[in-house]
Amino acid sequence: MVKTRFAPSPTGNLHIGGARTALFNYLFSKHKGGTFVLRIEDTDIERSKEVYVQDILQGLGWLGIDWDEGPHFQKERMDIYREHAYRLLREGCAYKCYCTPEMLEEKRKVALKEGKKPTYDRTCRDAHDRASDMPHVIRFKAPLTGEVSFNDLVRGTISFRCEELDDLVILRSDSTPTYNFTVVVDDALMGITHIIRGDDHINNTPRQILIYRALNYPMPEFAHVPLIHGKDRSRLSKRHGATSLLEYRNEGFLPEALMNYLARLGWAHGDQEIFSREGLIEMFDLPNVGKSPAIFDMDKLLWLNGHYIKTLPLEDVAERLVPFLEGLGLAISNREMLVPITANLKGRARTLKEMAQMAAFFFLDDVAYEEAAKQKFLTPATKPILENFLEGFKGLRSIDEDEQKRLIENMARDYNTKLVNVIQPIRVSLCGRTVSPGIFEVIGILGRETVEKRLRRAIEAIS
RNA sequence: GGUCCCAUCGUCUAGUGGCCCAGGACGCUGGCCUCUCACGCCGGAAACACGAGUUCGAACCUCGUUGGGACCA
Repeated sequence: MVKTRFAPSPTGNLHIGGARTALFNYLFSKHKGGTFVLRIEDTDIERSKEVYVQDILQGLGWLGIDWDEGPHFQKERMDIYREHAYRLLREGCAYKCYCTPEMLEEKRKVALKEGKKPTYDRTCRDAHDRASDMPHVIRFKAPLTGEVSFNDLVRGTISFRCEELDDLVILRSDSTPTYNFTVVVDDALMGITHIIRGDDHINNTPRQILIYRALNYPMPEFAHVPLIHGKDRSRLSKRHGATSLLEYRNEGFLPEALMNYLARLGWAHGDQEIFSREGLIEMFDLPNVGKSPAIFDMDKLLWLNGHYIKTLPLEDVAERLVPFLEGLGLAISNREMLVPITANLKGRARTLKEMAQMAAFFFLDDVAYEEAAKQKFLTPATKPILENFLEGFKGLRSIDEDEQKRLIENMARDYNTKLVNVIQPIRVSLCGRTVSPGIFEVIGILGRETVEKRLRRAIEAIS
């Protein structure tokens, strides 16, 4: 039975990179019919914040990555880590180290000066007075020679020489456990079979393997996926605007689009670009994950988001649009208009936020005219066009597209001009700007009364 | 600096020795459609980092170089 986990530290928001790691774990476990665990690694009391925990939980929930088990909190498991540390001590796999920070700093300087590596010199490793109650840390006793290697599911065999590894601290002098120790204890106890994480952890892996062995717990599989990079090719961080996932939600992205994008970033299944959640679960597997870091590309995300806006059920998109309209302070007087408006705008907007902005004029009878549009199309010269149109419009038997079109075509003929010259003044009158959906559709949605009202207002605005 | 990892169009990638003088997608660009703007459709430019080697044959295998990244300090 496959079991994966996502184990973020609540020291920051859940950003794109973390979300992708979570997604890969989620997809892999579902693909294999296994379970997915969420664990919050909040042992760093200083930097861990409840708001970040909430951000992570909400972000995952919004994306639609739900966990089968957890969230577990490491803070609540401190005793377990201590027990394990003392067990290693008892069994001779660890030792108490009484070196003070000052001593260590001194040794580091000396080593550096002599051109040696600044690793711990193992002074206390073979000392005998282990009963002392003086302040001490507990260090893991790493093998002095040999090699640690593992088969990474995305990279293949990776090996490290033990000479490179030093005796890392597993329990600090204040009795708090360190990162490399807690992960191993938790992953082992929770029965995690596949550890899928960012490749910034590759260097931690050999130490962790050694701890697994010392603890005599079954070894999981490892898969290190490349990090997502910013445009400057360095790891995505705050200065790239690596903000919360929820930020994407607020900007009007759809979780379907983001999931699709994240999955395709560093993973592919032939030439296919569009994947539903179900499709991803069916197709996703580790061997297809790329080895090199990927750069986040907003343009492609926008394109995908536009694709989902176009293809998701209209009613659904309309429903999701509402909060964005409200966000603009618009009173949605007529909910009947929502679906037709969505149908109109879905081909033009790439985000829900954009769509709301484009839709604003539908809800505002006293729509503001863009200055340039007004200068050009609401002038004494176009006034008669608007007056004639209003007159003709009132006499229309119905306002379906054919009727409207006939009226405007006749006018264009009378004025001996092109359709566009008749339409633009009308468009500005109704929408306040020169860009909008097709004018016949706009009129159809607005309805007789509103159209007449807005035309009159525009005519007045000229004089 | 040490260790480890990576390397196909600007970007995401397909490609696992002959199907590739390299395919798809975003972006860019020319055109069509058209009441504006989009959508859509048709077309175009654009890449195997470099050098050796293995082989009848290399984007694919090996070595080196260069470049990039991560971690540690």
